[in-house]
Amino acid sequence: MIDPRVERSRQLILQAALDELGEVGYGTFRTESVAARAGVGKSTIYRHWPDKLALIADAFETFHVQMVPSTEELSPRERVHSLVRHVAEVFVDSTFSVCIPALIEGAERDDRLRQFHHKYSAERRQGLIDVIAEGVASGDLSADLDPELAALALLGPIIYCRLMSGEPFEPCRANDLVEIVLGPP
Amino acid sequence: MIDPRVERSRQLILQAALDELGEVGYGTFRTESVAARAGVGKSTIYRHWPDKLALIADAFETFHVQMVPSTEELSPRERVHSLVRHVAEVFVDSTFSVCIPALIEGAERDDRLRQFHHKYSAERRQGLIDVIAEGVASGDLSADLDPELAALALLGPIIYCRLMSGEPFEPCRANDLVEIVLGPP
DNA sequence: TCACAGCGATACGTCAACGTCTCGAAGCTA
DNA sequence: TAGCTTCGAGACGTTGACGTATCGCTGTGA
Repeated sequence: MIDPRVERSRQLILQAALDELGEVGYGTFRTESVAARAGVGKSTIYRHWPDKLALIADAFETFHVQMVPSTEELSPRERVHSLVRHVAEVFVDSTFSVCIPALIEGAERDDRLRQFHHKYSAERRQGLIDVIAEGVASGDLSADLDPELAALALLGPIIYCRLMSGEPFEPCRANDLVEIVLGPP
Repeated sequence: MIDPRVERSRQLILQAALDELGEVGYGTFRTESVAARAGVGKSTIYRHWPDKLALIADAFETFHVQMVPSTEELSPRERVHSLVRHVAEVFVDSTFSVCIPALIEGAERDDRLRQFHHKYSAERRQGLIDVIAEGVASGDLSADLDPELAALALLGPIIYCRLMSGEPFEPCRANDLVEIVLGPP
């Protein structure tokens, strides 16, 4: 029915686009490099995407699916710790982490990427806010805690380290960070 | 002795370069736009800087001088609050704030900018770390506090909001944030 | 006042990336 | 196997920005 060649080259190209984004960023992203990485003709790329930007946006969207963290049956405090640690680990050296600067960069320049970026970062943040709010509601966490502010204080350092200090936030510090923000158990 | 025309055009160009960086970012920075903004011939720019990147780096360095916050005779907790609030205010809409994405972007792409960026963000962070460490040493702040981690938890949210959520961190929330991180007074 | 250094404007050559197009080869479905 | 689709390769025209060079004008300092 459907020619498998189409899907095959699509996947190769999307993966190569992510690699390119991670390696050279948004500003220096070249369609021809993507073609070379994918072992594909440039024309094949333009056969599937109208232009460079559509490919970049598509690559981010395709990748994003893999970013959903799962939390099991733990205490609120443990769930927070698990989430924060997971995010910190992702930021050490995943494909996603490597592309973050490119995404931020692209979001500053293009509306579609900006909407995508803000929407998904809000979604991920909300997951953490909800867990904290539940902990506050159940009395497991201090009633004084503003869940949104606490979530910022937990996620902020990870972003800060990645973008401002050059060194990723060490996942092993997640526990201490959670303790500072949520207060001692 | 020295022709005042040189210094005058230098200042005009540096200011225009910052404006350009803030408005279009690093990737789309055009020397010709800078010339137009400054009301200056493009040749005048190349008379003073060897290339585009030297101008960008120079603009950042020149600007940076204005970023030193002053802290007076306050309690450690008040000094932390004052510093955090100051940073948050700067990030709402200063020239500097507007240029942050361009700086991050540039740092990913160019070594000179990267060193500049990491060096100065480390310096600013260290100022906060020192204040917290003093507070811990003097017993005004909890002995359990890791000053470096606390500083990250205070600065991180400001960067996070600016780069991930699209909305700047509201300076009026600085107080609540300090309370979460340092613990209640 | 006068020689000159710095200036703005602008034309110019260069280059890199974009996106289009063509073509023969190879893979796919029926 | 036959006909059609997709493919890789790469030539091509176009655009946009870089950085250079030229030139007459004007402000500067002696």
